Amino acid sequence: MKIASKYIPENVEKSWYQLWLEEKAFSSIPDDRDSFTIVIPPPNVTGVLHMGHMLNNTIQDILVRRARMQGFNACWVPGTDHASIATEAKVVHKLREQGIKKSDLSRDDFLKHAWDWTDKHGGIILEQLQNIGASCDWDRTAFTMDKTRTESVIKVFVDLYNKGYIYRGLRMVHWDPDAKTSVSDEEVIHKDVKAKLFYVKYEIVERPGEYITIATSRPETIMADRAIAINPKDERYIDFHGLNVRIPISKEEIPIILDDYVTTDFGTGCLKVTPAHDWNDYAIGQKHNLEVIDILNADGTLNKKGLQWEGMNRFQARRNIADYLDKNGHLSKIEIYSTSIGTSERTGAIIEPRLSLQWWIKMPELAKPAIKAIEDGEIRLIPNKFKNTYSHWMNNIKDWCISRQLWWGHQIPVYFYGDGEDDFVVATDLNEALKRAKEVSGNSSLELSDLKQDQDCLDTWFSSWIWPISVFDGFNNPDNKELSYYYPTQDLVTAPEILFFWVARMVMAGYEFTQKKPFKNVYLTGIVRDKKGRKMSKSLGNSPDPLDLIKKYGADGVRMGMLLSSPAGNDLPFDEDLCVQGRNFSNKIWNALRLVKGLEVNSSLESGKVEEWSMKWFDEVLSDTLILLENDFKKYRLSEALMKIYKLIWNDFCSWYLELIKPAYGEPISKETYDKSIQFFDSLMKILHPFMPFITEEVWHILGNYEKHKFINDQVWPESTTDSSKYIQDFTHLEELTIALRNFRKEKNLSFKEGIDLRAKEKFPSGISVVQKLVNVTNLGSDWVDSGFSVLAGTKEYQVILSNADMRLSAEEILNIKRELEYLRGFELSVKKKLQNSRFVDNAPEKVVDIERKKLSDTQSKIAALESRLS
RNA sequence: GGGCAAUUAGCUCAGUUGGUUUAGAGCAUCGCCUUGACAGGGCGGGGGUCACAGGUUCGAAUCCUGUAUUGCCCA
Repeated sequence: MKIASKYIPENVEKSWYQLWLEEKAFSSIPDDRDSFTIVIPPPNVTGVLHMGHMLNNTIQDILVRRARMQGFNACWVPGTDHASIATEAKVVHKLREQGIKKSDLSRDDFLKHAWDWTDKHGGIILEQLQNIGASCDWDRTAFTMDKTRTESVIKVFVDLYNKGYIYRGLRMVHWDPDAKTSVSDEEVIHKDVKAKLFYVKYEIVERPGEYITIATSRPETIMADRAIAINPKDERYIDFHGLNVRIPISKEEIPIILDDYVTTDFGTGCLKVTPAHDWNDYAIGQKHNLEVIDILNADGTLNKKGLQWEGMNRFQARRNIADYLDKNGHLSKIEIYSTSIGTSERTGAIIEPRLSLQWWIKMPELAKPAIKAIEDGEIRLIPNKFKNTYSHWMNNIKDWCISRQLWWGHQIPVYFYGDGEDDFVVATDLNEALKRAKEVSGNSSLELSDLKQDQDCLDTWFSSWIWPISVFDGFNNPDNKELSYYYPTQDLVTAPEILFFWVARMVMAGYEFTQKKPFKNVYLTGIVRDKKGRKMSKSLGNSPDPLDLIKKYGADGVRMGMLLSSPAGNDLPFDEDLCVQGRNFSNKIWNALRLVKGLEVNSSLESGKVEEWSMKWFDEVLSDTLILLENDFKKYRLSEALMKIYKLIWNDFCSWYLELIKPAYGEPISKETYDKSIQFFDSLMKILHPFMPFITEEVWHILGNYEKHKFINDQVWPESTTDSSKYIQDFTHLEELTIALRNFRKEKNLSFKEGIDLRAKEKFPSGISVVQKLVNVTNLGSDWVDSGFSVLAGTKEYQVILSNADMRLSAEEILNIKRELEYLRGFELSVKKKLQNSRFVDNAPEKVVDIERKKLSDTQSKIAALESRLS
């Protein structure tokens, strides 16, 4: 059989994935096996694959593929979300390029454009996931705005409203002036910045010519000031209690008020109070009954209350008004100080506090079972350290603002039948709404056209928080067969950034709507960073395109590269070199395959001693690794599991096992050894398969000559066949002796072809034939002679007899031996001291003392051996 | 400002209730090798005061206290 000398992933990956699709290799339908379910964290429908997705989905794929091999009915549900703000922003931008303003369009027209956009760009990311090998059940692909999911969202809203969890309220919200919508607390990113602090003088009305100076970072809101606040205890200002000041720009008079909130050591200790434009000022305003004057439009420009600055954006107005104040002698100085500002997670715009009427969900009640679930370990967070963060957030949870002033999303199912603020009903559709409206209003002549649906739509997370339930249609058909089979799901794999946004809310939704947890384990991945430690992002341009990497190294190579350095919860400093390692590994496997498949089998041949020994040894190593892997998987230590498999294949299998069973050039191999080797190789491919699905499929097929439509992922995960470690233990010494003899060859410049005459001081270890083969020992003897070269392997001494060799040690060798002796004597002394210490011998466990005794005797025999070499 | 975590070889990380040599792995590095599966390779080396300073203990990378640095979360 001819096999290409280099492994070229491109040639095999595409065709295997195609075949998997055709054969529906990943489809799942409920049966009598146990289920293993993962729902994908839905990426944005118009998004493209980045390194974060690559990592996240590779991990999910590993878990799913392994579960499949363990006999579970594994189901990985793919899908996308509609990304309200991001998608709407993209559509608005595109329309603007065509000269169309959103405000010129009707809601329906706009939505048509949005759907066109979604249909055109949507779903690309799912196809890209196929390139990385994701084994999703594609027939189950869901979208947060498809029919089933939309109906679910509306039902959930109505249900929560009826239960009293949803209310409408006037509150200060985070306003994104670019997207012209409110955003939730979690969507605000705080950034530390250097900002200007303006010191502005206000004239005292009662004492013309006398001024009080306040410090503010926002002079542009000055016309909305309703008071100047000072701390009642601040002695500097006791004189001003009860007086009024004049706003420098409008000449309006406002009072000086007293409030403990004001800190005396920031700025001047005087605070201008602008209830409409600051959270704290709003609170002070409420307390002191101050008017709320809003000077900003939705887009962040000043409205007509902004006097001559009307229409100017807030940053320009800030500079302008500062200049104006300066020119008129009201600005005493400008200071630079450090502060933090909120920016929008979606658009990056600086967030404005804004008072508005929004829809809210009361969270504290919903949070209770979700807090308990994590605390009791009912749901596991991996790594555990996130438990604290989670609990802390959940115990201080705030109400969730779920309305967005956008069109792209689920329109809020609230229908107004009158002009009053409370003249509304909540219903799943218009007809239902009319019925309810008639009842509530007592007005039976109401018609459909009298109803006006709330224009806002719901936060995207309001559809994702029910995702594990809605993908199985659990709201339209509660208790359906699929839901009861696949739900609760098994694992969730996501980034810690969305622990609150999404994970916590799914837990709450799970308990609220199904009385069950939505998943058992949450694996939180790290963030993919570049070499400089920066987060990979499109805006920085520091993220490689995963598809380019796949072209260069193969999907398997990139998967391995990512996995090698990403323990749960740790950031992943990504380096392309990691993929090189993955690619090289593929090539190594490929060449091992070439060797094995190139062997000539002779069925009348018996296996030799070395082969017998090697097979037993490798059987133990493999069994041992399988047990260790079990533990790694249980703890989700995927990097470590992969590293163990890597070393098992490269070191144990290729470097030792294959070298041992490899017949001399041109010689055949026994059938028994050949079959056993194929069987080992087969097992190795199976345990590697979840990590590197493509090459393992290919190699496995070639090894076993399997039919095309039979897949490795449907095979049974190998089990350990022995718990003995006899050969593993023997191997340790054989390895030491092999290395010692290889070094000896090197020192004496002895070519491999020249056989070695080896003598043992005591007796040769079992399996010595292994060493014979690896270092070409042609004669084993037991007579200890004076003229042999001493070779130390571990604590045991051997001799090599060389005829006509110069027996004298070189100066370098002497130096090395002396150095070694010095170290060993020091070590001997420290162990001796330990053993002479009665407190150690009396207190330490016997086992530990025994170990120390063995250390001492081992060291002493080494010293003796080295000393004999010198003499 | 409050809370949480981390700091081990050049890099990325293990080190599982304190006890297996004076701490391990992979990559990188250095030497030698155009050997018949593989130079995307083989063989063999070198490399660490476990951030720092104290303390507990017969014994500390591991436990405690403090300091420094970094990261994350919250306001």
